[in-house]
Amino acid sequence: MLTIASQLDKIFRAAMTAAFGVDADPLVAVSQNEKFGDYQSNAAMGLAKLLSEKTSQKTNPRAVAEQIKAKLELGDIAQEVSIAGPGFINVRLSPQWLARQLQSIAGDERLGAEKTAGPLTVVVDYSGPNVAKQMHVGHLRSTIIGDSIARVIEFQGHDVIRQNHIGDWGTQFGMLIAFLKTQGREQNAQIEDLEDFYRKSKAKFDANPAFQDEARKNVVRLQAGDAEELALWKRIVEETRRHYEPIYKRLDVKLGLENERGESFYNPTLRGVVDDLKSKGVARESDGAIAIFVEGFENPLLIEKSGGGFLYGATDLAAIRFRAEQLHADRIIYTHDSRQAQHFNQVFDAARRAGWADGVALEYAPFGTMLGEDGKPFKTRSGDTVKLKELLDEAEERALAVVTAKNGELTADHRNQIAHAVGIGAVKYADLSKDRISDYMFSWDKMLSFDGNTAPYLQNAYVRVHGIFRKARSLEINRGAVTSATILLQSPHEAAIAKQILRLGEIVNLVGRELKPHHLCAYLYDLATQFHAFFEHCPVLKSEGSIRESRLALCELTGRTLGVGLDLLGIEHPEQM
RNA sequence: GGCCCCGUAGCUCAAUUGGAAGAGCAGUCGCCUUCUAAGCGACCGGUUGCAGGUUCGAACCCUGUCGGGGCUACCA
Repeated sequence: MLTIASQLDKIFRAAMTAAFGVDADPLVAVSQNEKFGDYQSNAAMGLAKLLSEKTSQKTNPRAVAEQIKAKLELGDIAQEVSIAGPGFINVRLSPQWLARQLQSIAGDERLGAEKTAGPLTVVVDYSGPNVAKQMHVGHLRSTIIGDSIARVIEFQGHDVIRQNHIGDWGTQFGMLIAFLKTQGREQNAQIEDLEDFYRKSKAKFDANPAFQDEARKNVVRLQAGDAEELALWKRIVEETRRHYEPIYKRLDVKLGLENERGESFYNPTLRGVVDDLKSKGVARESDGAIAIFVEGFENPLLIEKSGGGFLYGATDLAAIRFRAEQLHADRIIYTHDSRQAQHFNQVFDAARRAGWADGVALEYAPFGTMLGEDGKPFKTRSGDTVKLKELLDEAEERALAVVTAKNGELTADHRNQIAHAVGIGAVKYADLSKDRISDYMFSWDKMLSFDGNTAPYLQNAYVRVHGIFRKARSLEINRGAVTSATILLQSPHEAAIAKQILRLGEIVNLVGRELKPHHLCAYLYDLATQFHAFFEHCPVLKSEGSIRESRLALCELTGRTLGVGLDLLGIEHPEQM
C-alpha cells in the first residue's frame, strides 16, 4: 500500500498541475500539531512566489492555496480541507476512509509497508570489537544501532550482508604475543587476563625498546604465517570471541561467525591493494610512507608505513574493494564512531578515485561519543570504562526486582525471561532513541529507567494488548477473524491509532534513508502513547457487538505494529510482564 | 593553525526537504473493586548560546562570535 503521504502527494501534484500547469513538489508533510489537521501541503507559498516572478505581478499565496484546493480530487479521503496561516493547506482525514485503509492491511503481515521494488545488496559494517579487549559501554552504540539499521533495511526488502570488521590484526598482536611468550600463561588466558596482558604489554612496549623490537619481529612472523605465532594469535582471537559471542546473544544482535570478516581476512590482499592504488596514481610515496592525498584535508591518509607494514586505511580500502567486487554491494554502510569521520572521508574518496566504488553508495553513519555526567568522555571513577557485561547484569537485576514486585506469582523462569526482555530492552532503547550524531550522556539511572519514554513503556502497550486477548479467551469471547472485522473509528483515540499504524511504511523508509533508528523509536512511542490512552478511555471487552469487534481488531493491529517495530529495533516484546 | 560535530524547558532528549517549538524525567494536583497504575488526565516549564544575513517563512541554510567535544603523518 502506498503511504498516506505519497497518496496525498499524487493528488496534490495533480491539483497543482490542473490549477497552474506546473509539476512541482507539493511538499506534503505530517502535521506537527493535531489542531491543524493530519497532513498538510506547504507548496502554495513557494508557488505563489514562483508565479509572481513569472507573471511579474503579485500573487497571494492564500489565493494560490485556494486554487489548488479547488482542484483537489480527494474523494472521501478527507473529512476537511482548510487553508491556514500564509497558505498551508491542511487535510483532516476521514475516519471512514482511515478505517477502510486499516482493513485493507489487516491481512498483511507487513502491515501495508511496501517492499522495495528494486532490492539492493547492502553491506552493513558494525560492532567491530577489538581482540583482547572486553566490550564496554562505548561498543553499545555501533552494535545496537548497526543491528537495527540492518534489520530495517532487510525489512525493506533489500539483501543485507552484515559484516563484523573485528580488530584482530596489527602491531598490537606482536606486542601481545611477545608478552604472552614471556608469561607462559597463555594456556588458560581468559578475556580479563588478556586485557591485563594487553595493558602490561602496552606499558612494556612503550618503555622498553628491546621489547618493541621483539614485538615487531613477532608481527613479521605472524604475517608470514609462522605456525607458533599463528597458533597464539588464534588462541587470543578465540578467547575474545568466547567473550563477545554471549554478549551478542544476550543483546539479540544478529552477528555470528558467518558475519566475521576481521582485519586479518584482508591481510593477504593488502600488498595488491597498495600497489594497485599506486599504479592508478591514487597513492604515492611521501616521506618514505605510502600516502593518499585527499583534497580538503591537510594530512594524507597513510596506508603503508615507511619501514613497511600496512596501516588500517589499507585494510579499509581492501574491504571496500572486496565488498564491491566479491559481495557485489550496491550500498555499504559504516556505523562507527564520529571520530573516524576524517578517516572514512579519505578512504571513501580514495576508493572512488580507484574506481572501486563505481555505482556503489558509500555511507558513513557516525555516532557521537558517550559522555559521563560531568560532560567528559565517559569513564568510571577508577578511570576505567564501564564493562558492557556489568551494565547488562545491572539492567536485568533491576528489571527482575520490578517484575517480582509486580508479578511475584509468575515462575522464576518466566520472571527471568521478562527481566531479560525489559532490562536489555531498556538499555537498547536508551541508546537507539537518541539521534546517533550527538554525543550523549551516560547515566545509570536514565539508562535503566523503566518509566516514561523507555522500552518498557512500549513493551507494556504490547502486554496490554495481549492482556485483553487473554481475558477475552477466558471469557470465551470470540476475537473473530481480524481480517473480516469492520473497523469503526468513533473516538479520537481510535482514529489516532489508525493514522499512526498507517504510517509504518513511511517511517521504515525514513530510517532506511537516514540510517537513524531514533525515528522508529519516536514513532513507536507515539503509537504506544495513543494505545495507552485508548486503553484507559475505550473499554474493549466491556463494549459489545460491532464496537467490541472493531476494538479487538484495532488492538490486534496495534499489537502487531508494535511487534514489528520492536523487532526492527531488536527489542523483545513478551506478552506478559 | 587547519578541518569536522554539537549548543533547544531545571535535567535528558525530539522536531522528515527550511513550514505553525514538543516529549520524558524532576515538581504540583487528580485517577487502581475495572482489559496489567511499568499506566491515564491536568498544571508548571522557551528570546532554540549570542549577533548579523538569505527567505513569504529559519532551531534547521550562510557569515561572524562564544562555549563543549573530536580529528589532524607512519595505533586501530
